Amino acid sequence: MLAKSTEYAIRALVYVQLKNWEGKRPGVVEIAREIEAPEAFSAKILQTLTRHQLLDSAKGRGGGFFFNDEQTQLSLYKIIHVMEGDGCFHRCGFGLKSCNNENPCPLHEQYKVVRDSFYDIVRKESIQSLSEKIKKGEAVLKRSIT
Amino acid sequence: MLAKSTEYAIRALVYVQLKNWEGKRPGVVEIAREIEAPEAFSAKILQTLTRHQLLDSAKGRGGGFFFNDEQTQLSLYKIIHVMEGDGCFHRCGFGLKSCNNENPCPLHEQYKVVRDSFYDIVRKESIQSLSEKIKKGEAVLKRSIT
DNA sequence: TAATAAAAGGACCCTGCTATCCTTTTATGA
DNA sequence: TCATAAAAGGATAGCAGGGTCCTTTTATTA
Repeated sequence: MLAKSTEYAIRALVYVQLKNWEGKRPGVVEIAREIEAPEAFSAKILQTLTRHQLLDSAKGRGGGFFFNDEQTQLSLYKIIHVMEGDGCFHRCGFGLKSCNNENPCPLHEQYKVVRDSFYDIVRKESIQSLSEKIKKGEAVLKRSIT
Repeated sequence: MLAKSTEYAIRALVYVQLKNWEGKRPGVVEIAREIEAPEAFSAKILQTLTRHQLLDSAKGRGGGFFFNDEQTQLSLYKIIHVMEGDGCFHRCGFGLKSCNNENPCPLHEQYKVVRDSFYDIVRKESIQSLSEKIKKGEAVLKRSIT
């Protein structure tokens, strides 16, 4: 399971990408509202993302968040790595410090399969691929108002 | 990823099972030492497990922890459920409250596969099946002293 | 050039999980 | 029956992640 801040980060970035495709640069207030996340906390997260250059931002009137020309493919892995490190791809499911192929815990083989397939997903999928799905109407970003 | 307390719980229960098979009932101090977990915290965890009747215990001199005749097959799922609930088997990987087949988040299909295969593992594997592997020398409970 | 709008940054609070300590209860066996 | 050994239980501390608030910096535009 991902940290809450990582989930917010991914949702925020998807929203920014969708808006960018419309030629817009959303601000914190709008992003937080649309992804249903606390405003001040979203600001902190967006700050972290821009500091690590996964995202670009413009200060001042008319400013906001956007992807620049060098940020056109952002894998989920990179986001997870920046937000919470990559421990979840390495750690033993049993909690052993030195669990590996030579010295396996009793869950090692099976857990590795799960962990690795999660790793594959987040390496392949990107903010852009997820945003595409939403744009095409194949998926949603927030719960539909019923 | 499982909570630390859940990991301790599983390791503790495996140790108890291995000792039970030798006709012994280990106490908190011994268990904590062998699974490399803090003593007082282990006591709390074992208390939780016995309160939920996943494990039995005997007070007083010569007492300790053991599985009784109705506790011969304990799935990892039950332990996870008692220690931290079953949220990790239901929650959306994207953090959406109402993400489901009809209203999927952009990660839904792929994440579901990972989550479900983890669920399958913890339903199938038990304290007894893990302990068997250790008894046979196919796996280890703690890091080997090198 | 001054008013305004926006992100950046620093300081701080709160909550839940992790962990400890101390007392109480219960059983054994010398 | 009393000393001792063990689990049970209550109270509390520590800490990281989640979250808020307020000030500063930067840019726009009227």
